[in-house]
Amino acid sequence: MTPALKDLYVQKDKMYVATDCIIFGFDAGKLKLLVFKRRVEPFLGTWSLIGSFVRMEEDVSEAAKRVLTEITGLDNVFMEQLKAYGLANRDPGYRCVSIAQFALIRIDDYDKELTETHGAHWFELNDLPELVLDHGQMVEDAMARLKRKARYQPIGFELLPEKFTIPQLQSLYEAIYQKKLDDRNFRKKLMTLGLLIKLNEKDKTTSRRGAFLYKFDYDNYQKLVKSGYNFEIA
Amino acid sequence: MTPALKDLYVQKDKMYVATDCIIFGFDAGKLKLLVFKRRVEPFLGTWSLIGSFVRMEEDVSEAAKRVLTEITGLDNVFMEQLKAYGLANRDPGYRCVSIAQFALIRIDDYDKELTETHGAHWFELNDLPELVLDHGQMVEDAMARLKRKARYQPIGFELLPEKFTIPQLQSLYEAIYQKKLDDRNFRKKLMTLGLLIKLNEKDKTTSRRGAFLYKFDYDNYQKLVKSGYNFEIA
DNA sequence: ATAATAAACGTAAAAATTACATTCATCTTT
DNA sequence: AAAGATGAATGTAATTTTTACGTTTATTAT
Repeated sequence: MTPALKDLYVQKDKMYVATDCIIFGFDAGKLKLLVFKRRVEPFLGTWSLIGSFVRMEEDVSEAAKRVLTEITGLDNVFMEQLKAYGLANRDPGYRCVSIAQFALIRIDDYDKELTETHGAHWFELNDLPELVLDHGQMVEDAMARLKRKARYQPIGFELLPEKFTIPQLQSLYEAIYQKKLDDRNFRKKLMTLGLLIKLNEKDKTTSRRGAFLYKFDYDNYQKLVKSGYNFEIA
Repeated sequence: MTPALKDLYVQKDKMYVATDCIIFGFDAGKLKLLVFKRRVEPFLGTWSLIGSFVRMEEDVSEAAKRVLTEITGLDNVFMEQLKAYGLANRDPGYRCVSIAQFALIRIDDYDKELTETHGAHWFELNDLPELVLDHGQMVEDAMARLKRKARYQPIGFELLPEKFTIPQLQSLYEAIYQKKLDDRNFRKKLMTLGLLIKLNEKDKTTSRRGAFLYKFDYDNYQKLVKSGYNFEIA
């Protein structure tokens, strides 16, 4: 079911369950959100998160994955439930509880054509248009979650390419926390965690000297988590 | 609708939305959970969280409050949404998405008769019986949330009487974090926050000398939060 | 008066965080 | 070939926070 069809054939006396995706990306030092222009009434032309009804036979999380794959062509994307939005009158058309989920994607990965055919657009987070219904609230909540969660779980890496530089990583954290970080302290703290693998390659797109590329050490991370270790990144 | 009736009249081809309450209490140094013995099939006799379908005209959060008031007689209880549980087959009887909410109550407050007529029982958290469906998972997730959230939000006070002593508070945090804390450091840290109001009364139930009673300073807390202050309790 | 008990308090050592300036590797320009 | 420009990389001292730990105090019971 495409988002355009979502509202077409509903019964007023039924309870619906939907899911909406808050899709974050990171590009050129800015956190971005993928939003969609509605092509049908009601709310034609307004910006909206992408969503779908949850089908009888699918898990709620599956529904969100389905939507995300339809839109971006991507599989294996980091996705986590935010929370359910259940105000009785949140949608004037019909009774619908929506379970919001946020996704973190590597922005250069996704299939551009697919998103364009769906009327999608990346907005900077501090330059978002008005969103339909309670979607603005969902984004706000998701942002708060991302901000908090980034502190103690290495989810930031989901927004970067597999190989990244320290300055890139820092600029991501600066975008998430919305404040400048000291480069020396950032690098130092990060290195003490022992979660980065230094590669023998450099990225030279931003400086003559070039910055070394790193990979996140998922294996070591898993081990440390199992042994009860507790992180604080930046 | 009582929990007993919850499963009686359902249609297999409909999507239901329910809410389940994870009710925490604190008594005699132990964290406790309020659970219920089911009095109807299916799963007659098994332990369960208390829940209800969400009605067409009520918010999801209202549904949870309604249940809680029915069961405990209490109003104005701290309650927060945990998350939605949406596996397609989580309930073998029918398709139902449940939105779990956790509540923190002052254990000596609630109406004992009311809970007893509902087959309720307080269990210690590390001595829980097997719970029906995915309720065990809900409790585990709620516990993790409580543990994390207690660090940066003063929700612990919702579990204590309005007037409490420092040793009581410490024993609560020890129960939440499941580890011993140093009493001198605990007290010191707490006092630097400036969120406790010392009363001119003592609680003498646990020592000859008696321990001073304190109240949580909600007003000051609100102010500090608004000014962007960030806490770390214990 | 003495003993017993939990409550209350302080200080020194260790660890973590913050603040801050210089050198390095490389490409571009001359 | 030398000089200039630029972001990448590194170290150290001061401050703050956390940890570890022993003694005194107020009160009741004997």
